[in-house]
Amino acid sequence: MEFKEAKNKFVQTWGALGSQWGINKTMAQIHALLMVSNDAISMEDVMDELQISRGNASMNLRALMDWGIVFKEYKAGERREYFSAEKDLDELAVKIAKERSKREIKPALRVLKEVSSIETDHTDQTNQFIDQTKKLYDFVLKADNMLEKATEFKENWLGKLVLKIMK
Amino acid sequence: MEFKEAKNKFVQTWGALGSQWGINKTMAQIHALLMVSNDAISMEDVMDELQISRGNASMNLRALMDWGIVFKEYKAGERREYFSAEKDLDELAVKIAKERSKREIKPALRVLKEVSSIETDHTDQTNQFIDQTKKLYDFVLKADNMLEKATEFKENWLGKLVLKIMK
DNA sequence: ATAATATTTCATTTATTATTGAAACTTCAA
DNA sequence: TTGAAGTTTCAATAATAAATGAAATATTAT
Repeated sequence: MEFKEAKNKFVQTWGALGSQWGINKTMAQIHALLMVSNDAISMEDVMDELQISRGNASMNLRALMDWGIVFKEYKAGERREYFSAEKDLDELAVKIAKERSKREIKPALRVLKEVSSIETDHTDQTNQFIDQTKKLYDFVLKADNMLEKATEFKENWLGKLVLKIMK
Repeated sequence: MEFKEAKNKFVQTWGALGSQWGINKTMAQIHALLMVSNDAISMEDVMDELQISRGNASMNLRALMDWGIVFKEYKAGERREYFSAEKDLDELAVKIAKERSKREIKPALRVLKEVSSIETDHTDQTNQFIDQTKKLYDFVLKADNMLEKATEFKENWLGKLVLKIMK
């Protein structure tokens, strides 16, 4: 397998993975493309490599920038805009986690809190409902906090120790 | 807000969350419904509560059982099948993590390994590609392992300590 | 065996989501 | 200020994914 084939395979795979995780396919593919590119590339390049329309490229590049994992770059003397990706994987993971937390988990938490706070009418089904949604609230909150804490955690000695033990 | 409204809100929210995470909406809704039900409910009940067709209910219940987070129950003297959900949230998280790992992460890892192993032709772009995909492989592998280790981790003293420190 | 009840399957339909492409907009140089 | 080069927007269309429903299959009681 040579470079071009490998690159294509990588872009396809990363795209498929993205679409399974709530990020759309093209967005993930563009990101993949940028991740393995030496230097910033233009919208034209993206359209060309992925065989997609101008509008599609524009919208998904914008979305990636909104997520904070792709950046615009300006080249001196060039009108055209270039794009590059966050390549530090820890940084990338943190940004994705934060964004998903904000967009999905936080709103869900609000609902969980709300529905678990209804007045009980002392029937079994209501009690069970309140109990289970409270547990869910606690669980999701904890999971969400862990994601947030992941950065600091990775930098302290205890974290390093634990990671080592966990292999 | 009374029970019925709260329950509906919960089911809708959980369903929306599911669909953002690669689990289809109905599947997540059925799971939500079962999670807050006192005891096992029949397919008929599910169809009725969620206003969905028999086929849809059947297929998604099957999918939930394949994931190992919903179980069939038989009631003495009844021909009809009843269903109940895994309610222990730690257990649920582990099962979901394992399933997603198997279905999505492991295949992606295989591809990452493959494409990062191409022969270099000593050009910058190829070197950069190999370097970045290798890093990705390591990173994804580590993340995948952490998920796998989560269970054992939660049960040992060090894990408990760390969790406590992390609040 | 037969009929009654329950479940599964899958071709078709419906709903959802992503993509296109052309017009509108922006920016800058001449 | 005009126009060339580049980007964004969004209504229309295409592609994808999910849901339906009826026929086929399975299960059990009589």
